[in-house]
Amino acid sequence: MGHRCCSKQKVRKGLWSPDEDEKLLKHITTQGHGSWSSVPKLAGLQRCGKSCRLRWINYLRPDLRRGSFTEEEEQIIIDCHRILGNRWAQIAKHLPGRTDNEVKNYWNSCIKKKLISQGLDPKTHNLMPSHQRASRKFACNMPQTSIDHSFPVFAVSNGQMTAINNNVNREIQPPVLTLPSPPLLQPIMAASTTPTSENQIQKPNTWTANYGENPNVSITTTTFPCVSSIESGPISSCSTSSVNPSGFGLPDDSYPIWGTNKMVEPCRVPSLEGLQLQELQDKGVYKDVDYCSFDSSIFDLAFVDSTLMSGAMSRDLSSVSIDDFGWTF
DNA sequence: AATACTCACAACCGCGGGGGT
DNA sequence: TACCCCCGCGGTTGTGAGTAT
Repeated sequence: MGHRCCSKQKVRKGLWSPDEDEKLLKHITTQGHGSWSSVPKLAGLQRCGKSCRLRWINYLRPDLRRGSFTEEEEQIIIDCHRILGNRWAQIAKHLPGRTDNEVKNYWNSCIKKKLISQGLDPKTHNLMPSHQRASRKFACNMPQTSIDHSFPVFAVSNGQMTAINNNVNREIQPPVLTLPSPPLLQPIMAASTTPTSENQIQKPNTWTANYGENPNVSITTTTFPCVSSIESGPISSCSTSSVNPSGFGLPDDSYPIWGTNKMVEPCRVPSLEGLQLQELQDKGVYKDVDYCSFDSSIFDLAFVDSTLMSGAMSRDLSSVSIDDFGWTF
C-alpha cells in the first residue's frame, strides 16, 4: 500500500539511483517543486511525491552541509534537545545545512550513547537513578576544585533557582542540587561576548548577594540571560512534557526576560515561587541545613525530584508553543 | 575467506495539522 | 461541519559498509 498521493500509480521504493537524483535535481532547480505530489510526474520519476520531497530535503538540496558533526554542533544539539525534546526539525533549524533526519540519526547513533555512558538519561538529561545518589554526593562532598564543571550547581534562594559558578566561589557551599546544565548554558558560557544587537549572545551575569538571613554568608550566583527574538509580551506559562524536566531558564508570567528589551534577569523556577527557605524547611526539604557544610543526606532529594521539579518543569504549556520563544544563540 | 555482527545513514510509514471545498 | 488533499514531522525500518570472529 503506497501513500495516498501516489496510490494510483506504480512507485519505486528504496534507494535512489543517480539517474533519479539527476532527474529530481534538474526538475526542482528549473521548475521548483510546487506541489510535491505533482513532482514525480513532471520530473519523470516513478516515485511518490513524499519520497521526492524527502530526497530533496535530506540529500539533494544545494545548501546542505555534508560531513561529520563538529563538537560545536553536537553541543548545540544537546542543548536544544534539553529544551525541545525530540523535535528534530526545530533543533535542525539551529544547525544551518543540517536536516532534521541527520540530527535525529546523529542523536540516536552517537549522542544518546555518549550521554548514557556519562550516566545521563538522554530523554531528560538528568542523571539516571543508578548514578544519581553517587553523583549528588560527589558534588556535595568533593572539594569544589574536583567538581566536574560540566554539571553546574544550582542554589535555591528566594524562590529563584540560580546556577552557582563554581569558579567564582569556592568557599561557600550552599545547599546544592546537581542537575544537568540549564538550557544553552554551555554555548552562552563559551561565547561570552559583549552583546551589541538583540540577537547576539549575552554574557552570563554574575553577582554576589547575601544568602538566607545570615549576613556573613554570601554567595555568588551566575545567571544566564535568555535572549528572545520575539516581540510579544509575557508568556503565560512555559514547559512541556518533552522539555527538560528541570525547566531551568524558562520564564514565568511575571518575569520580563523575554521582551525585546533583553533584560538580563535571573532565570526563575516558577513552582518555587513563594516557597521560601522556611517553607522548604517546613516541608521537610531542608531539615537543618548548615550552609557551609551541606550534606546531601539531610536534603530530601526525592521530594525535590517528585514535587518541586516535576511541578516546576512540567507545567502545562498547551497554550504556548516553545517555538514561540524564538531562542537564538 | 566466509560469516556474523554492529553501526551509521537513508528511506519509509503513519499520523496530525492546515487549507480548501 | 465534514471531507479530502497535501505537507511536514517523528518514529521506525532497511540497507550497505566496516569490523570482529
